[in-house]
Amino acid sequence: MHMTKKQLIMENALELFAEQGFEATSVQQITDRCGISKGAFYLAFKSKDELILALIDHFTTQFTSNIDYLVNTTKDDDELLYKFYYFVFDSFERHSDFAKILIKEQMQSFNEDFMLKMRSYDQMMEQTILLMVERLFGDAVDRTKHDLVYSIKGFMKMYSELFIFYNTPLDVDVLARSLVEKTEILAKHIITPFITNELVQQFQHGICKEVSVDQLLDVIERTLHDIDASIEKDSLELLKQELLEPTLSRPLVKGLLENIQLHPHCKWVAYLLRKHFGF
Amino acid sequence: MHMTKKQLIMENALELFAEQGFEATSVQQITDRCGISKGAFYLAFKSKDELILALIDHFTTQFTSNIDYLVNTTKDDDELLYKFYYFVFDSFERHSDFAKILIKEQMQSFNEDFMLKMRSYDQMMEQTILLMVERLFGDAVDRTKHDLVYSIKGFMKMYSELFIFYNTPLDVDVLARSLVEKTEILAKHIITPFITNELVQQFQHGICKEVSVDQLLDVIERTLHDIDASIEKDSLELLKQELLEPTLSRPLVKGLLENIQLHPHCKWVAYLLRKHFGF
DNA sequence: TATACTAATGACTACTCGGTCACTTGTCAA
DNA sequence: TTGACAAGTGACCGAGTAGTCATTAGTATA
Repeated sequence: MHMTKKQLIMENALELFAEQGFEATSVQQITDRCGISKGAFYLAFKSKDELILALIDHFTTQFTSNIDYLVNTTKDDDELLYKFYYFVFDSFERHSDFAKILIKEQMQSFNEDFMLKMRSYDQMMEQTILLMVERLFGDAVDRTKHDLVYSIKGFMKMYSELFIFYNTPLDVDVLARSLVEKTEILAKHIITPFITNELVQQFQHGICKEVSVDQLLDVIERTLHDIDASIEKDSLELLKQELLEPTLSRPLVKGLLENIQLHPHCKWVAYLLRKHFGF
Repeated sequence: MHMTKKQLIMENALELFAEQGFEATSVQQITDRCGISKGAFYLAFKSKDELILALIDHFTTQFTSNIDYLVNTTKDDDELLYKFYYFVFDSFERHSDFAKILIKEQMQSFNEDFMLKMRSYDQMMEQTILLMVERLFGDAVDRTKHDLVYSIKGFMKMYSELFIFYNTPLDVDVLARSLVEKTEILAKHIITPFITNELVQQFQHGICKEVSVDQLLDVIERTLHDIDASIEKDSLELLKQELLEPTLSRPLVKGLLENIQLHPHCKWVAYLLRKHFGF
């Protein structure tokens, strides 16, 4: 899919951005490192902004949909929290370059819609964690669940710094187990909430949460363009039809989703379709 | 003390940096906002880098020494944790502009020794929290105290985002109480540590922790230059003598420290001297 | 008022940056 | 071999930057 040039640029830019930051890295530096000319860069990306947007999109969609898939497919409640933490920190370790960029550029640095995009990804992640918390601890944490979510995010934030700042290899297994313990302790004992339901609604005020059908069709179209002819491509075509006018039964739709959701390029579209069809 | 011009620049630059980021803000913008010329800027600061360094120095020294003072002067253990959290988030709320800059520019954006400075401030903060944890929970948390410290820092990180991203006024009192509860719950129940003593030593490897006498004298000298003749100035002079050749008894030294540590310009030097003389 | 000195100015320099485009190179089918 | 078209090049442009310095304004002293 002539992605090679784009990928080459993205991989090299990722490292440079992680080292120096986005604004401190020039297009010249990127092209030098890739061994290509400046013109070639602008054949692949319309602008420098489009490049970092593509980078952020690529990693966050991958990460978010993977987590959601994990939570959805892990049937054993006893394992879930461990698997969640393990996957999170394993990802941070493997993609520490990207984690650095996220931390560095997480604010309204340049573009306004870039910020909105970041925020909506964060919301999706929070939603997934909330679903997990509700499933694991149920009504027992009804009043304190949002504080639990925030505590979990706090653990993630703090301990992920270890992977970013220190290059020491860390035992993700032990880390995950110790955080499972902390989380369960908090879930069992918290009485005093800070983040109430009203507060959450105040936060979400003004942030679009639902993905429109048009947006979904757009994502599907782009995904279809990216993948070769295969069972996944056919399944996605059928899902597109289903989206335009529903004809298939739920089990059939679910089966089509199963077909595509392990394909590397389909993870994001599968995540969005899962949410849309209510699986 | 002809600090007025410097302060004018620092206050306006703080807001611009918080809005747009350091690199995206030009010196021209700063001087325009201050209503001064570019030349006047360079009379106050040698470079743009020196400006942000001064900003970071000012706030972090203030914050660190204030926290340390709080922990040292609060005699009632039952109040300590609450007072700690309350002060932390109250500071974040009052200086949210600076908090934004810290988050945005917290990485090795430009200077290498800037990074080292940041890291050493972070270490000092961690040290203070550790002392607090040890004092409050003692041997009971001996194996898990570093995880407790990291959890506390995680809470601080996560909940402080609320002050930065959302402009809603938040009830710091309720927040502090709910975090006190979480912290005490964790302290009581954590069994599985992740951050062991060896790991901590691995992290601290290569980071200078002790402030040399020469550096201390330098800070004293600059502080003396900043403050007017007063009882504080005289006390600091005496402490300087004591540093060069010890003659006074411990109670006398402690008294001198008491004299200076509430003066706005002396908080940092008082913090360093407290640590040096072992109070 | 004249003098001396500091504070302040803004036009200016030297430079870097993102982005463009006329041009060259490589690769096909005819 | 030719021609057509896509892929790739890098000199160049305009905009904007940090930092400088000859000049001026303001002020206190003699």
